[in-house]
Amino acid sequence: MVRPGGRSARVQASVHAAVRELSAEVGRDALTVPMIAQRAGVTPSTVYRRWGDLQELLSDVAVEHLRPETEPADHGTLPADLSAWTEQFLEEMSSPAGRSYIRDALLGDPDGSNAGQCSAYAAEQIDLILNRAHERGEETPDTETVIDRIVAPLLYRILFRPHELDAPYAHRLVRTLLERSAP
Amino acid sequence: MVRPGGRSARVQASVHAAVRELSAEVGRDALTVPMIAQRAGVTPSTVYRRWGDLQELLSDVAVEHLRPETEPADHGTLPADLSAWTEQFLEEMSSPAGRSYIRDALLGDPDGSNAGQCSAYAAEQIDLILNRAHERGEETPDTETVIDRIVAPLLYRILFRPHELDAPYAHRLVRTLLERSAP
DNA sequence: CATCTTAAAGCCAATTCGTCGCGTCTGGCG
DNA sequence: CGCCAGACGCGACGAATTGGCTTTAAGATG
Repeated sequence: MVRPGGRSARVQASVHAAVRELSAEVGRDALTVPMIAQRAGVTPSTVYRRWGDLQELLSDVAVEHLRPETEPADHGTLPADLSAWTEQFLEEMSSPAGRSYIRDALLGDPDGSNAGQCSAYAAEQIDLILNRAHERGEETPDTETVIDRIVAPLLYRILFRPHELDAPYAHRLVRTLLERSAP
Repeated sequence: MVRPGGRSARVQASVHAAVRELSAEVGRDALTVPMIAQRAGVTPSTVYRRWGDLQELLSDVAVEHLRPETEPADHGTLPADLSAWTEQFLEEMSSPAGRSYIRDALLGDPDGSNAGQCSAYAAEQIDLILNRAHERGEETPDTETVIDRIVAPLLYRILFRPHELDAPYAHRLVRTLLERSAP
């Protein structure tokens, strides 16, 4: 496995950095392993040995992009928090960049651990929002329900029907979830 | 473009057939473009020109596999029809073969048209079930709602959380959808 | 029905990519 | 401090991909 410090860590960091730089410069579709290796100052065989192929490498990098960098803002009520989070989630995920990160994360992932990580990120954020609401004394649905009713439909549309997706639709999901689960 | 008949169509058919045969013989992961081309009796450059790369070809073939071959059975009531269809859908899609078809369909699909096709297949089947129920005089949710409440959660779990998925969960989705939308 | 047009396929050479074996180096551990 | 397992660099080989040019045949036209 990857040793925690030293050379291995440096190689990993510089390869990831090379992927980010090059995908900004020449576009994600033009990336090749030799190109990335050269930019990272590493030989191609190192990349092949560590990651197997380009897709697994891109999957690793994509997961890092998909990690939320801040915790969800507190707007004082569950509907407000959930709406705001949903809106931000939609914005990040449905952009062309977001879609390709999701696809990369899913596709170069034989054992499903990267995809599971993405799902865990969303679940954490939702947990936070629901716990906050619970402490305020609000009635809340549980995390799984929020995932089924909001996250899953959004991602389904992002992946399978990119054209039928907008902010009003996302708000409708939040509204119908909350009006029935806590009437 | 692909000409409707004649040589182009023959090439397309024989390449698709070669993919199916070879993926059964040597396994999907061992497929290569030259190998497929040879089996299909064409030159590799033809495959590269028509499909771009192996992933796009596999994506095309995967969509054909995902096309439902029969229309949903009629069990006399909406809950029965929807339960049966959901069960079958889950079984087909969550099997290892189903999962890899879905992934292939998504993967080699820059413009999202193949993924859109898959979604359209499911929507057609659901439409059929709902229309039948409507003609019987049953109250029915609309197609989009069924997609959001059943198809999307199932696919989300198939793709992102393959371990937390079973038939009882699927039935729960159907039950909670129907008990609230048509009480 | 003969001819023309043109998309698509064939063919072959040049290039690039992916894999493998072996020697070297480095970080962690006794 | 010195061993050693794991990770990297190097180089070479085979396979895959790309590009330019020629040939074929589907479909249109008169």
